[in-house]
Amino acid sequence: MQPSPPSAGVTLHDIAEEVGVHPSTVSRALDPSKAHRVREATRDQIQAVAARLGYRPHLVARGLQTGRTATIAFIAADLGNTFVTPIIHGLAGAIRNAAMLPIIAETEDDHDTFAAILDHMLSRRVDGMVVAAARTGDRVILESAARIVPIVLAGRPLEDSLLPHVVHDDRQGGEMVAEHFHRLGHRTVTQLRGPTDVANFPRRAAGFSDYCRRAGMDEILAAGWASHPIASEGERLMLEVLEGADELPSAIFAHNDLMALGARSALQDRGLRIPDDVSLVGYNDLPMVGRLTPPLTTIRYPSLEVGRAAGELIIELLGGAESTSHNLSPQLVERASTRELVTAPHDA
Amino acid sequence: MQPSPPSAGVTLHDIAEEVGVHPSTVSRALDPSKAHRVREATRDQIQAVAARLGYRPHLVARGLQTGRTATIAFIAADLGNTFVTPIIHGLAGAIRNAAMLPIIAETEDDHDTFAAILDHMLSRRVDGMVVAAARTGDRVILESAARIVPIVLAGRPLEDSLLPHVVHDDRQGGEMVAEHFHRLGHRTVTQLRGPTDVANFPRRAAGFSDYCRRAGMDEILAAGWASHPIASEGERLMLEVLEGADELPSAIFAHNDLMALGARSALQDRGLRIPDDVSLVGYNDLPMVGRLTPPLTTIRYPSLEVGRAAGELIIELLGGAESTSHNLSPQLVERASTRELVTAPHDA
DNA sequence: CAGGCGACGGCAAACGTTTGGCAACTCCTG
DNA sequence: CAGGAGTTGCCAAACGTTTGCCGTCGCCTG
Repeated sequence: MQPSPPSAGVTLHDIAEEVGVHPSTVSRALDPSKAHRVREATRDQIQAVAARLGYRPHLVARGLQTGRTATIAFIAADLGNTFVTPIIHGLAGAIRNAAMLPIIAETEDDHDTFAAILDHMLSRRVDGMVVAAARTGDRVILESAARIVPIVLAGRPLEDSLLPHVVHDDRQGGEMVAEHFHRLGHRTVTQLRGPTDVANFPRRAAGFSDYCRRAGMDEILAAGWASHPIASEGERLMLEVLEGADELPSAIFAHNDLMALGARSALQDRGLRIPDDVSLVGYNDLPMVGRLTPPLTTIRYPSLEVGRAAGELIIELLGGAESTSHNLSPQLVERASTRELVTAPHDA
Repeated sequence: MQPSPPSAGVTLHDIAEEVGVHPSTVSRALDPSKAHRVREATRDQIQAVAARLGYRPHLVARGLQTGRTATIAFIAADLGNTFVTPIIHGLAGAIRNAAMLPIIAETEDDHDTFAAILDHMLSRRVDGMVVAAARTGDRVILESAARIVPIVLAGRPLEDSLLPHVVHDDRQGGEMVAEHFHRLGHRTVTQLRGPTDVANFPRRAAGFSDYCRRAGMDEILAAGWASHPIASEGERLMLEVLEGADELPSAIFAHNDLMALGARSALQDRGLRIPDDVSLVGYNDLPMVGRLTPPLTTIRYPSLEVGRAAGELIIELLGGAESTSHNLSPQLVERASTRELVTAPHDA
């Protein structure tokens, strides 16, 4: 028995008419949580007719009536970044059970675009937002939007913000890298820092520097911060270090894997070998960095878990729960791009 | 001048009341295409009040009235696959101008899930769908849905389907690999085939086999097809070939990069070097495969362009255009995992 | 048999827009 | 000043639901 015609616009009214009851009765009969208000015989009949006619609830109309759209906005800076995808993946999985779907937009790390998107999402009456694109200057509009709809920060923290967030501990990550270097005997180190207005990077920087200071290591300060966390910027910063310092670091911390890749190119061009001449660490553990030669030591960024936790959190918030932020622990993935410092017998 | 309170529910009525006109007048004054129907003085006043009150159109209500939601569904098999992300990226960019946003769901390559999602998207009254998850068995429900709303197939073609699509020419891609092998002097070759119910793979297989036959090459047929296009399946198939054949192929075509990675592991375990002992080609040109050692020769799959073209196509369709499918050309990216066959002087 | 209660289902309002039709008003022309 | 055209804005219906309230009916209890 085919669900009859392609069922363009079968409404509650159509079913009601066919069965001979009022539309509201049909509405109740089809809603599991209200079905008990309808006699079983009537209910069965309604459900049968609904199935035969191929009834499909009009979620837009329902949304207008109930004020809920079963939609969560996901706002990313750049979908091209292979590290946001897993967040979407995790988010989608987490909210699926609640019959919610993510609706996606991209800010391109531009403040005005971000503001426009935020506004647009509010217009769409999304039930909540997961934001992975917040930059320092976005705090005010973000918090103002958060008074209207629950917002969770994911992946990218935001300094001085009270918004609930799901991030991992970038400061600790930076410390772990420094500690790793220290343990391997490196004493002269440096870091290639990501953009300063994306809160992850200052935190990584602070964790790294603090540990170095405490451990009495010698941190060569690179000139500035990258404008974007991409390979070419990693290469640029690496070159600056190679040209600027009178003493070369024996270990380098790039603030993410992409920048590490750029640094790698710069080092190779100079004939410096990894890890023989210099150790290199990235951040994020992108899909394939473990298959490079040498496999890249890095800090695993649990994007998938971040996305999932953000999804779960936003659903809790919608259920009226208190906001509880999550701080996931970083994890060092030790591979072959770092190794113990062997002091050259240059004083032979 | 702050947009006053957080502007929870400012409606057209509120503005109308404040200005002293009818809501319909406000509606027109705020709609650029209808603004000429209201006197300039009134219009200015309305717009001023709207701005002051922080009015935000209720897109759900509008959607109910107009029947359009400014939403395009994107249905993927697996968001974890790093090759669908660029499609989303391109799609989002292409429909942004039309003030449309993608709403996303995942089928996990399961037929029932796929059917449920399709239905759900229809319930949400999306304006169109871009489907990158179609498998052979999904044709009927897909075409039935396509009678209700425009649907474009992206990335994954569907055999015997008349639906408009944006794909690239997998058959030609397969041919190009075979031709590449032939040009390098390889005469005994094999392919590690992806799942048979995802139309890309049979096409790649056919293109490859046909060329081999025409060119008089010797194709060693591997036992079966992968159940999923992933690394472990590539490894499994590779092992089968290594164990099964009495003659080893000198060049191997893995149906995608992930499977190539698996094959690579299997070869390395056997002590076979790439490309010295055997040449290897993948498919897709995933972000980092060019940085592996050796860099992987592969066919570039233009995901971004596919996404963009799909977005543009669906917008044209919404504008009432005829459906015109796109067939993008594959491109061989020649790297160091393949090389000219040097006949060993084993008859010394 | 009165009174009460639970089960069932109808009614109508409401959610915030858009839009076709129409009325009123302004202004111009003859 | 009559008539007509054009401009401006009101009215009301419609989109498809959900839901609080109320009426009716049947049954049970005392």
